[in-house]
Amino acid sequence: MASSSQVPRLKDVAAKANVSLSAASRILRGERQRFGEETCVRVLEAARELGWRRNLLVSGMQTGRTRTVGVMIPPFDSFWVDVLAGIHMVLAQADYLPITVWVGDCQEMPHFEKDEDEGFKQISRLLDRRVDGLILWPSFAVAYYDHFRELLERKVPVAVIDHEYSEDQIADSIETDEAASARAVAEHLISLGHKQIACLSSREAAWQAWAVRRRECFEQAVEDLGGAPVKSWRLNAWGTDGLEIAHEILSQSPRPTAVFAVTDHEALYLYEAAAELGIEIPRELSVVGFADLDFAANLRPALTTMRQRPREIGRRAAQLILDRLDGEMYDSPPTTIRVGADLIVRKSTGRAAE
Amino acid sequence: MASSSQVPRLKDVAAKANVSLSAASRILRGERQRFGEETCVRVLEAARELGWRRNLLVSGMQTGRTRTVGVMIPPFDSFWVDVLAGIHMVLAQADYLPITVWVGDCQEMPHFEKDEDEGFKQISRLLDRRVDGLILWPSFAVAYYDHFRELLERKVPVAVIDHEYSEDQIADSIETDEAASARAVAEHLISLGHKQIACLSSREAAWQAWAVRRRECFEQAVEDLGGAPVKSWRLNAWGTDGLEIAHEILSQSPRPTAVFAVTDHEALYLYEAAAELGIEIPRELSVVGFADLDFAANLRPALTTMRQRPREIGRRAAQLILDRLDGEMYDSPPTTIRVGADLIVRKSTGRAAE
DNA sequence: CGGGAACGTTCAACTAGTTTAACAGCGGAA
DNA sequence: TTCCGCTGTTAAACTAGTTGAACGTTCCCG
Repeated sequence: MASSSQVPRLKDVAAKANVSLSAASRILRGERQRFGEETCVRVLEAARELGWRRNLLVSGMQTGRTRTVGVMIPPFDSFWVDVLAGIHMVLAQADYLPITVWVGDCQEMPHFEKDEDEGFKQISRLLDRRVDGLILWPSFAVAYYDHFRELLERKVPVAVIDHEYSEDQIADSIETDEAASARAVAEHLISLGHKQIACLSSREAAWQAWAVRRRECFEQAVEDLGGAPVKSWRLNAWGTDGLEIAHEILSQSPRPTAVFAVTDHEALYLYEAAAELGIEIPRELSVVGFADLDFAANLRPALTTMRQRPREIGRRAAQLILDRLDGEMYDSPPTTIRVGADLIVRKSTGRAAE
Repeated sequence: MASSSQVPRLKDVAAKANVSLSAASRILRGERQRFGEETCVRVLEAARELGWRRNLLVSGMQTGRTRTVGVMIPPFDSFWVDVLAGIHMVLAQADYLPITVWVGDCQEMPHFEKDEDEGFKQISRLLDRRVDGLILWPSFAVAYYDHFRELLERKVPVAVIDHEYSEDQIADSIETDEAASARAVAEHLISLGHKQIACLSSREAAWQAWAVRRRECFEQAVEDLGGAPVKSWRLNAWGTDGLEIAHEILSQSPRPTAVFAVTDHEALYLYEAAAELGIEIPRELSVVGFADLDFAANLRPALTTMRQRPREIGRRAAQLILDRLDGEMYDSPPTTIRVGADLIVRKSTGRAAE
């Protein structure tokens, strides 16, 4: 038969089972009680044999819901990969499909800003396919802020990770509990007797609000605990001078005995600079990172760091979208969820040298 | 108006521009020559003001093409992330949307096999949304081989990365040129004077055909170059005994002076075991990895490794799908593309000790 | 004044189903 | 004999457009 190489249609199933189109439709949708058992079996069998599958494009048109969520998060490092894993798990369980897109090449994190136009095309690709919701990473959330009006009008719920809009909160936000985490780091270092403490921040670009908060919370926490003021540094606008800044920090006099890096990426610069200057970690210098990225435990010495909970962050973001879609919190105002983090003490921190 | 909070329809645009539905449709699709310029402008303006966007669900139904490609590849390590980046680039440029799914949690690579049922659901989610093509990583390609018949019947082109079906090649395959790469490694080690050479393979599970080929090609290359037979080892079925095997390799007598690990992951075990046994790399032991994963350059000593070209692999896979879809090679038989790799000599290899 | 562009309209069929409403055949029970 | 329940059918409207064909107006040119 000519239809054997074609995608099977519902009418093929109906014909094969010898029932009407509408009967086949109802039975396959689960409306069984109106039909005899034998008929149901016949239809189900026919569908199975022909390899028929429901067409979600059609359902999407008819119901206005595609059971699809757009995700703009690059798998940039293990933190974001784990966030993605959390999102994928929750959505898969709810029979939703995440559609992940990003712009740039994942290698150079700092430069997503350049590609604003390409990023807008990506958003368009998602909206043209009528995604039900959207999850964004901070850089995109800032870059495409102007398009949020359209999203709100279309009632597409948006969740942003690690970025809370300060002026008008127009989207849900899921972030790490910076205040508590910074305090945990401060307590750890102060309890080890450190008095000269520095902080190495990232670029603190507009979309890195988390970095600003993390640094400020840390400075505050050290002060609250009675420590001497923290001296802070940050990378240049392109994020290219990490090694130089690390050298600068370690060349101060008096030299800091402990440095808190706002992510494990920055901690790497400190390791490199310390090696070049012959400074021994942790005997002469304690280093604390943030995130517990995949390489943190493999560094020598193994890095003490705040372990974020990226899975949980991803799961919560996805769940928030689902809740907004399933009517639960359809029209409630945007919320902010703060997820805790845990201090993992490894070998890069020790008692302050006398 | 009540329609202001709704998704704008084409008929809203037509009404606003004061033209018929079909005129609006034609103009927005680009069929301009039949209409006056002023009318075109009016329609385009109306569409812009209302925020109308094309509905690809409808186009999908009508043309049978969704401009969407399913990708079953977990962002497991930097190799696969880069493969994804290559795929995303090419597809985005062609105005296609990749939909990436996976099962498992990306942490434990070896155990995707367990979740066969969940994986089948993922495939279903993709096919129910009528993806035009599919790109698979080896594990999935093996696990869902049974469903390929359905894909072929539906004329959904499939490209598999790093897995060539030996019996009946039913899908396109893109892989690293194992023979040339293994030879490059063998030449490097032999030119350094190594005579006792070992190979540490992975689990060599059914879907790790690349590992088998890599090891066999390496053994062959060493033999061809006149070296002594390579002694090879592999991990157990769960991939959990890497450290023990590494210990075992380094406890042989005579102890191998060089070990080739089929991926950088396995090289990590050798580093750890060498450190524990007090064996100095590269003075007493040369180690070569494969892939040039993100951590390879940061190891101490920096790892000598074959750098694969994951972007290119991803780009080629995506291009292959597009070519099959765009009629070019609609019905040509499945092909295998082999992509080269480059030896990156770092600090983990040196002259064999006398 | 007739013909033909240029411009635009209406009608209908098509994508793949979904859903409501009305209706029909049959057997068993009152 | 009639009515009811069970099982199923058909017709029509609906999702959001797309596309071909036929059909009107103007307006200009010869």
